[in-house]
Amino acid sequence: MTDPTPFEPVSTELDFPRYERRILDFWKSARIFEKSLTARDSDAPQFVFYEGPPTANGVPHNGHVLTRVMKDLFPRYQAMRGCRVLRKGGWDTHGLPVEVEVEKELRIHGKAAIEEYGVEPFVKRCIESVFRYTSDWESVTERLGFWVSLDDAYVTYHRSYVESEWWALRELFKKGLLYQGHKVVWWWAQGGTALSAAEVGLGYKEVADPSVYVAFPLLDDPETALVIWTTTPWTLPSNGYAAVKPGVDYDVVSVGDALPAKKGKKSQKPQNPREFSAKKLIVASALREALGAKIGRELHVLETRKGAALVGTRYRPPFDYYARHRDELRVKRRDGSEVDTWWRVIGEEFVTLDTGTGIVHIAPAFGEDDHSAHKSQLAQYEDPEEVELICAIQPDGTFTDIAGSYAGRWIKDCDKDLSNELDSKGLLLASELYKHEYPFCWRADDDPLIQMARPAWFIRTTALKDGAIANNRAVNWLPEHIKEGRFGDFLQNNVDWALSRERFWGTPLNVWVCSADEEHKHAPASVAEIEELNPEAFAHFRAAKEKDPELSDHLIVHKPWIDEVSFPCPKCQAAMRRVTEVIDCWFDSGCMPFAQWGYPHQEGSAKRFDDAFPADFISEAIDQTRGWFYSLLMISTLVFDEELQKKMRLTRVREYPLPYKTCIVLGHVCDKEGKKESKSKGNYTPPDIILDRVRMEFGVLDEAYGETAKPGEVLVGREDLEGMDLVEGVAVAAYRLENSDARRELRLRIVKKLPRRVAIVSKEDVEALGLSVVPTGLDTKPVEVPRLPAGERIVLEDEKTPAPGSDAFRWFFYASGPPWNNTRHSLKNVRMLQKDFVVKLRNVYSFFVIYANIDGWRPNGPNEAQPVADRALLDRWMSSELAIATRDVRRSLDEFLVYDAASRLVDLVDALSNWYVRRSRRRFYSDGFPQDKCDAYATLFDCLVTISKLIAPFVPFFSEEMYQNLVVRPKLEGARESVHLDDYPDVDEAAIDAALAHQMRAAREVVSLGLGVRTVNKLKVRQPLARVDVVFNDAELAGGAEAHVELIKDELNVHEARFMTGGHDDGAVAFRVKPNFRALGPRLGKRVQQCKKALESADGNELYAEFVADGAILVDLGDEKVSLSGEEVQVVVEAKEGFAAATGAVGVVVLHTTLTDGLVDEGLLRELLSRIQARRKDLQLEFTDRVELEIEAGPRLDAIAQKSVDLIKSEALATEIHFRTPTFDGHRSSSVGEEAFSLGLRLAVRAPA
RNA sequence: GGGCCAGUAGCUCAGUUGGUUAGAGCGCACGCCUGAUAAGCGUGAGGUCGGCAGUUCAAAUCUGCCCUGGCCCA
Repeated sequence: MTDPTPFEPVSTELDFPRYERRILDFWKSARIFEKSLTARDSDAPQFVFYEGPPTANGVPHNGHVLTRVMKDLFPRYQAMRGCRVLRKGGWDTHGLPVEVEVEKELRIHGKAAIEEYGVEPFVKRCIESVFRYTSDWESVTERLGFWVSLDDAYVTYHRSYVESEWWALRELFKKGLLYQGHKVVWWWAQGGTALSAAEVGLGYKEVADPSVYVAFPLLDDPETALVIWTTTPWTLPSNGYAAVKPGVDYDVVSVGDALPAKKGKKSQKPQNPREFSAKKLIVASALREALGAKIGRELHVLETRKGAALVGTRYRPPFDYYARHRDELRVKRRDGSEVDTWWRVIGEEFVTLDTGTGIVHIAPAFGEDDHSAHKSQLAQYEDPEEVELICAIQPDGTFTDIAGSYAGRWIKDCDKDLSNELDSKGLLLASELYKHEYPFCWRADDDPLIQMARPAWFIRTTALKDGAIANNRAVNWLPEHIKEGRFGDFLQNNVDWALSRERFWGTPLNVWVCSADEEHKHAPASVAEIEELNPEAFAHFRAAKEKDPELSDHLIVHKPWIDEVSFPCPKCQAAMRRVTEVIDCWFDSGCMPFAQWGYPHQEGSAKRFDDAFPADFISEAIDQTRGWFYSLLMISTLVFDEELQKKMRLTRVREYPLPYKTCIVLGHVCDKEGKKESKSKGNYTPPDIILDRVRMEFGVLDEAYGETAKPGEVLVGREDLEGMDLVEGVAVAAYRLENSDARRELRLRIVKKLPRRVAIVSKEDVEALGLSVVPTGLDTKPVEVPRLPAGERIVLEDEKTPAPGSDAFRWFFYASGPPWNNTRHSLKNVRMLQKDFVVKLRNVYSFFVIYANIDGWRPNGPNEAQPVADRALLDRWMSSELAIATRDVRRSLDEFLVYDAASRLVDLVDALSNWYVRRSRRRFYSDGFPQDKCDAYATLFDCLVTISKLIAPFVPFFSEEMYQNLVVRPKLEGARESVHLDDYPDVDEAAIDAALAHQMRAAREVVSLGLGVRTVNKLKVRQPLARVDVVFNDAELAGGAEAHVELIKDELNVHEARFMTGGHDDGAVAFRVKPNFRALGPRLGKRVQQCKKALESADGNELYAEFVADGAILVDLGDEKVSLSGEEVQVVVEAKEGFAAATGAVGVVVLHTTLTDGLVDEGLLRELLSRIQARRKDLQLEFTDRVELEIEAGPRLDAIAQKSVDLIKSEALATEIHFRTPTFDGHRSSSVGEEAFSLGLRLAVRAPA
């Protein structure tokens, strides 16, 4: 037995989340994703996608949705195109953010506190923390339809992953690319730890620091001194150089008399009483006057020199703790020359003339510029390692023993004494308090951070800079400007990668150092390798495991256990100890191309890696430029050089680029004002609002700004209301999240100033729902709301409008603009785009299903269509549009241009809905199966089936719904179990008819212009007119239009349509000749404007006549006559004023508006039919119900109706028409124009259900 | 402070190598249609193309400076 209807009816309710859940169930139970992984033969081409691992220690937000949606699109597309596509998931699990999160939980902070708490339990907590939100991630991932294998996801803390990294590091170690140096970090001295940039950003506050102007006397001329300015006197004992800007002028000045005290400042201290040891000072010319004012002296210029001329000058440092010991220290440069190691002037471009003196005190151990200046000096030396850094400060923030009386004292406490000492030596020129922003520890906000050089391990990335740049050049960056812009720039300015971190939860650096000789180092690449050197190396971990069997096996390669691992030095047999550091977690993620397979240690990993390297495509947000995009590219460049590729027997020596061919750089998701979504501001739309239900949770208030809520009312801020896409006065359901049964209906009211995520609720409603008020009141931050006690939170939900769902969310990101632009995200915007595409498509789909079911039409049934070439023009046009769109969408997706592809699909659906279906509707209304109807069904059906496949990568849910109903249900030939196992549509080249597309566009414009004429002249479309004349600019179009004459007549409701070009002149049109600037500009230059004026002032019709006669136009430019060829001018027709006509790009459309009696009669009949149909609708009749009619009208209308009984019967599905005074229930009296009439209508025969 | 990106209609965005009436969709107004009907169609109003200078016969488009927002880095 066959189904009663060919297709499942399409629900009229738009509840996408509900339908999508059904599809999710289907995918799950039928294991469609798993099948998609094995659907292609093993010799099919592979499309390689790398998952950039997210850190799962927070709930996913809209930015993550964007990334996942983009990552899903191309694998789906490529799989349908016939590729094998692996989709291995991954998790990023290490790093400072994880440790910070755990520190917060434990309410501890700093290295010492962690050690006190115990590294072992701390690390265990880190593991826990990392997967706390995994289920949130998994459910969002699934809900979005992001297909990725989470079961065998790679995890960066896993042993095999870590061992892969060790292997890579060992390769670098062997190549001499791993070395020890110093890195300047923001250092929290009290806590003994470095802070991440994000943490530093949290702790800025304004403070007043001592700022001092200090003289550095020249060694060879102590009467003359350089003047420097600093706000950190405590760094002066560690001074190494003085830096000038080579290109700017410096003045040598003599110090004159004290300046007179400024007027109006009575309490001014006597002008600088200090004695200066120097009589002459050196200062940047631009800052000389400012310096004079600061030190209160007249300064007379003696000479002026370029900064470059000062370079090399030696000076006496302000404190001689080091100079005392190392006065004679000199160092050899690579160019053979010798130079003083310290206390000389160097040239640096970073020196600015904004503040200070234009001469910068450089303490290489403190400050990043300082350190890099030092490094560029080192780079010139034969043996840079020989030079020991000057640093008078210990990691705990106190002076070292070398600093005499300051030894052991907290640096900031010494600022004053240091200044005094300088003053007494005559070196302090001025001092004052200086207000500026300075970072403090965000947890202990009395502790200032200091910039300090710490010992660190580096990767010598600069050695392979050229390789990295070559790799980058070969990458297909989207948008392109990243290549030479942000990323290329970063690579050009590449500095060595500071790899190590003095932390606990990370991949341990696999360098072991010999206890007998520091020069002996060893970098084992695996646990097994270490055990070969010492079978008992991991005894400590094994014992711990025995004690606690729950202990994760992966922790064998982690702190603190790994720090116990020792083995004999391969060179001298003394015991080796591991260095204490862990490594930057960006190194983790950058190793994923090979580490995800455990390469090269794991069995089978060689083939897997070889197969899937490099990636065809990756995509992450723009902030990954210096993160993952960099670490992936740099590590591959460093590790996989040609030699290693050969050694590891990769099947072919890779060409550029490595390790990804295309990278889509995503913009950020912003709120509707274009501001970045942030948790603390609360200006984000939680993904659930789009995916699941339109609801938000609020902290409960009882009163604010003197506003209280009446019972049945709830007060919220404007932004929250807009966030739910609601307007004031609407009722929402209010309930508690954990007790959603107890509900109240509350009306929304806006309180403008109310912050986000708090709501004012009346006493009665608070009681009824068992709520209590948040004690923090208006200070409740959005980010705190979910953490409030259950009773202090209320959910407001718009139950009437279902959420847009997953397809809509996905579509929003594909269709709202190119993915590299920032998107303005909101529920409203998502709904807008949904309506524009999926809902429109669904309407067409629904239209088709309704009629196919009425007629019992089946795609594989008996009512066969003709070949496309023989079908009606409209069908051929639509088939052509479909083929063109298929071609364009494929092309765009092949080039990773999502937005282009999405825009193309929008156009296609628009063409199908707003033109094909609109024009074809009547063809489906006819009885039986005339050939034309069969053709129409087949055309529409083909379009829908093809579209269901075209849209599969974009909106996988709705695509599946259509496919299941249109393809699977009727058991169409070639049907697969799921659209996602089917092939992406091929381009039907034969169907493409470019000329037809062009003509149809013109025809549509003609119609549009004609309707415009009707509107302007207040001529209803219902009123037939005698004729339309279309004067085309282009003769070819005029010829082509004949094919569309019926369409144009019908749309414009005219009896006749005439198409003509140029020569025609019935008085309604005029000609205008315009210069073709593109052609004339280069030839005439300036005179093109004169030419324009000449053509404007001439009579267009005469010019045209001249053009027709001579094929050219002679223009008088005053001094000269110029002949313009057909190429150089453009002739257009325009409507003359006073005619019912409109001008457009195709030409002019003229309507003949004279109404004859016959035309008026026709109009009346159409009017009557319209009223009858309106009655049918009022009575909510089915499309196929038959009715009985009663009509009573004045003589004219009566005559018309009598004459058209058959027409009325067929149009209105009437079985009988009674011309009598209506008697049926609900009959109406009305009038059309001047014709009064009464109408009765009742159901005669109910259509079969 | 430096680098990169963006700024076009009320909103979301197009706008080809500079070429002369700056486009689309949504929203709005008016109207149409009524057998896709909590749909569909048409017309219209709305823009000193962020600002100021410059190059050019011609600038939304090229150059410089500035303003606003975003990101990265100091």
